[in-house]
Amino acid sequence: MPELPEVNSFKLYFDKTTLNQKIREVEVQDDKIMRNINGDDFIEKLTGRTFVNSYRRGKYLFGKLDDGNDVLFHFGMTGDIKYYEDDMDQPRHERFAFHFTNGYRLGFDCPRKFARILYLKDLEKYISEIGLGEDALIISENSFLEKLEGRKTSIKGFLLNQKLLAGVGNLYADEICFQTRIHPGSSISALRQKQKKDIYKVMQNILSIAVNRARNYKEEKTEDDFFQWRVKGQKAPKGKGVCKVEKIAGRTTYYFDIYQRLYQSK
DNA sequence: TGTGATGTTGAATG
DNA sequence: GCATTCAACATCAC
Repeated sequence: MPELPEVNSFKLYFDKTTLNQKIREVEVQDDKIMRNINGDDFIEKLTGRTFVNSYRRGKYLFGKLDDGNDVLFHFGMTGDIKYYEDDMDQPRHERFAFHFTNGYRLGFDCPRKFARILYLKDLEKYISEIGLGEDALIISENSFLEKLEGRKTSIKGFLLNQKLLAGVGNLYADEICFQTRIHPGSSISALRQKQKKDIYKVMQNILSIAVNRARNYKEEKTEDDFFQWRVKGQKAPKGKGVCKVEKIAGRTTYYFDIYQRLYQSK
């Protein structure tokens, strides 16, 4: 489900509901999403602990425990968190839940189990091991341009690569290409410096608007102006082309032909 | 009923 | 070694 803005809203939600609350009990229904720890060990490590801080980088959310260890929450495609009290509010595909001493719980919901939970003794080491790029909202223009340097892949492929830039997913990548009027399949080496700067500016603008709305993804989908144009066959602004659907960089990609110009290197 | 979906990874390929 | 592509993961909705 979530890209950078949605994970950011998860962070706000996590901070509001979970920080500084003692975990009385941990319930694990399915530890399949736990990658470096099993359910029993997870229960043992987390029971009695308290999350004291959190850190988001791209689509990764880290919860800092009072014993210095971290828990990584990566939401995959369908991950979600819910704070609730009654059994009847339990999410349908809850995989684990923290029960706090105040009687409330934080449940981790994930139908498709693409989410990943890791228990980390050294957060910095983990980030460097997986080579996670700088957060797309924090990266400087210079650093962004540096990452583009010498790269031959498509602009969409670049935006989606979490090692180069963390946080942009399939939908926002399409939105950035749409707003810059650049065909997502354009090769980076064919873009002029001005266009590269434009991509940076538009990316930050889109992400900060989405973050400031501080909504969750479901609401955003119906109320947001973003992504509404992603409808196959729809006419482009000013009638300059039609919305096409194509696999680019391995993902289903929407774009307007003609309206979004394709830049190819010779 | 088959198909594809907001993400990542590891194997395969160039 | 590096860059890129693709299948696989599991479930649901259309």
